[in-house]
Amino acid sequence: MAIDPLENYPGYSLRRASAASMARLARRFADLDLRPTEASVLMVIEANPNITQSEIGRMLDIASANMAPLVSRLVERDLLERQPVDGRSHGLSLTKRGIKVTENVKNTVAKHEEELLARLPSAEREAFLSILRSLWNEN
Amino acid sequence: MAIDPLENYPGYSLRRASAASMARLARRFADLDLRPTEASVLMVIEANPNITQSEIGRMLDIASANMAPLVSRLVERDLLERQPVDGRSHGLSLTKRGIKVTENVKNTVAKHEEELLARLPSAEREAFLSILRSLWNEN
DNA sequence: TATTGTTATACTCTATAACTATA
DNA sequence: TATAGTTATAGAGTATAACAATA
Repeated sequence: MAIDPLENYPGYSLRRASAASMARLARRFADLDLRPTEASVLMVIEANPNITQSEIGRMLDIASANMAPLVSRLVERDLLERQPVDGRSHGLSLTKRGIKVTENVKNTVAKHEEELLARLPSAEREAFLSILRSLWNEN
Repeated sequence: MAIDPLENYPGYSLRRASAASMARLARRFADLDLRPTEASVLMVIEANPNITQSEIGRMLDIASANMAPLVSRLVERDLLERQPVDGRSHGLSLTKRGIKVTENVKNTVAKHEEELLARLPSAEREAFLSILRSLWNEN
């Protein structure tokens, strides 16, 4: 058998674990015709009614140039609506359809995360999570 | 401040941690004019001279359709060469230039992984790594 | 001047389908 | 029949540059 020179690198393991997890999540969201990024935006808006595009972008680390078409698609699908807050910003909130869809999104995410948590030995769960979070914010 | 409804989800933390790590690695590889995926292929070939494209693909989880142009670019850049092993497969090995570049790749990866390891509390390091590895292989 | 939002564009990685040639 | 490799194509996420309107 061939040698995998990468399997002991934490960075590589991180990438593969993330890719595997995201692939499973994308499969789950396919039923809702949503991509993981769109689903995450819906959840943020539900938790923060009237939040603006740029605030969401900062929170989720999505560039404003990429937020524009993403939000437009969700508005076109009648999941979101825009309300002007000042001359240049719009507050985003869920439509009735958006509220229903976001309920499904949350259930889907909950199932996904449960499955993931079940794979973490309970003794190391908290340590694992806090390490992951500490790996976000470094440049 | 706005509420981030995702920050306590392990799957989301995994994604953000991986994205942050990959962004830093890509920045490091830019000097070598290589992308992370190309660099990983070079390392696999160095560890397994004469390995075939399909074996690399299975190891790194890269579809054969995507291996083709990736390997072709590396051959064109005189980093790899192909030697026929049978009528349909080619064994891949590093050229002289490829050997030199791969030395740089390994140094770059080593720096990157050191930086990452430094962020892991040494007591939890092993547990963290084994959890990540266990998250690869599930469907 | 800085910020919000937008358009256009390109790159990286991934995914699928269809095909040739070989085992 | 199954496998190796290729081509074409599309989707998803990300990145930069340039711009208009507003604060």
